[in-house]
Amino acid sequence: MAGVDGWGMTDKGLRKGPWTAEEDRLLNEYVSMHGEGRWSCVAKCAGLNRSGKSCRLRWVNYLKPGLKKGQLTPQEQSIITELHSLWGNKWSMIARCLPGRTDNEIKNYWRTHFKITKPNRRRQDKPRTSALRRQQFRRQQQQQQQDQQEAKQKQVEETVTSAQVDNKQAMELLMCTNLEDEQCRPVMFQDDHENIRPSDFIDDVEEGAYWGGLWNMDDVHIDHA
DNA sequence: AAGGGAGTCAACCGCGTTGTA
DNA sequence: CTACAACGCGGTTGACTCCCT
Repeated sequence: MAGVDGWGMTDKGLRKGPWTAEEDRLLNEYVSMHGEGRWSCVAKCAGLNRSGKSCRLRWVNYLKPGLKKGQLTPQEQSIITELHSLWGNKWSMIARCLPGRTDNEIKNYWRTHFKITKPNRRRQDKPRTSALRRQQFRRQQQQQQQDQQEAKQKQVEETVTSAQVDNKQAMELLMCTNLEDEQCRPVMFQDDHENIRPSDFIDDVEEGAYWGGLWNMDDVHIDHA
């Protein structure tokens, strides 16, 4: 069964696929009035024919105020590389250290830049019926959001800048937050950390280049050892 | 100019965790 | 204590854009 835009519906009759401007508006309205959480309720109460899961994802990755759009800055890239070497694929944890960036964004960035791309499984004669509509919609949305984002950008940048400038403080915060919980401890602080090297996480990046872009760890004071 | 491949990003899926009745 | 629902996370997929031939 195909939806209005060529995408399908779930077996429960819920919409799937790209969000429309109207859906975004409804979700935005509802969340700004009632707050985040209770996503299945949001889906019903806001008049969205979507799963709660889909609503949450859309909000977190796209509609949430303060999200940064566009390319990751070199500083952000360094932080991602560094934290990934510590925590592995803990995208949500890494995202928490980068205000305005989402786990999905970071995950995509990592896969794009550091993981071996799979053999091309694309271009398999798939129909492209909804392509143009989807593209137009995306552009329209980006334009709308760009206006909003610009207004918020300054405020967010101030936060980001202060977080990045003081790497030491940020690192200490991270360590304090996680060291007490064994499962949250970065791999380098776990008992078997000596067996883990950056190359275990990064397949096709030269180690020199890898370390070259990182934070200066000498600046980071860690009290544990 | 057209076609194809690679890169990028939004969204879905499956599963584990947590909260609640 | 158990069952179920909701939530959150990581992995994967599908589609669009860009660039090269």
